[in-house]
Amino acid sequence: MPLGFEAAAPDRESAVAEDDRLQLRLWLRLLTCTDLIENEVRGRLRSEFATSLPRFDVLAQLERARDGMTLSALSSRLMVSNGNVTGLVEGMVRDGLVERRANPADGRSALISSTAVGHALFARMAPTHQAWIDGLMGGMSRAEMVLLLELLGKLKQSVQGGGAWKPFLV
Amino acid sequence: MPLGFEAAAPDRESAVAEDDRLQLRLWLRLLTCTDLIENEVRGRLRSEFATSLPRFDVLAQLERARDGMTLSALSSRLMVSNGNVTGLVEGMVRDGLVERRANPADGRSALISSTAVGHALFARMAPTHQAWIDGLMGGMSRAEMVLLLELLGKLKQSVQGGGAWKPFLV
DNA sequence: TAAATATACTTTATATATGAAATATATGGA
DNA sequence: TCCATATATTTCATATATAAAGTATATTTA
Repeated sequence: MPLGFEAAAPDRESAVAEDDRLQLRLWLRLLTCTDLIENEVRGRLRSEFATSLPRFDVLAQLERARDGMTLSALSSRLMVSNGNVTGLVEGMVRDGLVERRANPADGRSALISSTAVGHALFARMAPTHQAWIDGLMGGMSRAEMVLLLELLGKLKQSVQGGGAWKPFLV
Repeated sequence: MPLGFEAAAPDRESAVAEDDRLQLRLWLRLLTCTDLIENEVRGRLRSEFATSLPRFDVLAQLERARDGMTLSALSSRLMVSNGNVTGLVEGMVRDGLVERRANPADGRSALISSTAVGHALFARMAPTHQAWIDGLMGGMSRAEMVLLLELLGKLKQSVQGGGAWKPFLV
């Protein structure tokens, strides 16, 4: 995908007819929104900070855990596989953004934390990143955002199994 | 990530304090919902149909364009890069799911369409996939889903540049 | 305590993704 | 017509992702 984006390009939703199931349309629109924002942020992180979205995500997580975080905790929070985090952190260690040390409490695990360089990079990126998100959501009112946040909370609960019923046929 | 999921594992949102910006919380929650559903669907496609989410997406798009689709159209609809679609389609051609033929109207492009095998696979997957989505959203009322769909529509418009204002500082 | 199991992580093989450069064909003026 | 530019796609190098199997340390339990 070129960095410049096709403003109103047809997306996955276009393939779903009006009479199709509400749930499916909802899922596709959710996916579209996420992809749009993700692609936008990814491109800007690259062009303005020469870094990637996964790396930004790792730094963001580590920011709130100054005493370090295990790889498992990272993989669980980022919702990606263990192997992925291994490689991601490996590259970031190589580039001096994070460091790993032994976990005194558990010989199996390592603790990952940001280096000074990593902290500094995140400190530069965070406000800009936030401004990007603010901008992308600039067309919504505060009330709409609050409501959307709430409804997504319900969806999250539903997906995580708190949902009222499980379908008979899975 | 193991196929079995950690029911209430802390996610990216956990790292955002109460007092943080609404927009950021909204974005992280949106991302969480998408990741949860995506990971769930990906795992089930693999275990029940021995295929992947990107391949399912390609077949779904081609389903509505029986006379074929260019690679550009595919990449635009799936919101991924051109190079990605080249490789994806290449593998699907190799496995007999889709076929490519010359575009009589334009010598630069090729037209991709599902083979009989591809159609048959999609026909088997589609209703099950829909049931999965229905199930994952089982905790939401119809009214909530309608409202959520609407609000996501506003978000989509906002992100696509229809938003009321662009931030001063980008 | 010894054996069974669980947890943390890495490794391997492979698929999926990107951005940038290259190739080839179309299209629109001068 | 010729040239500049646009479009469609591939290729390349590399990053990111998965699942599954392997290794090592902890924990449970018999």
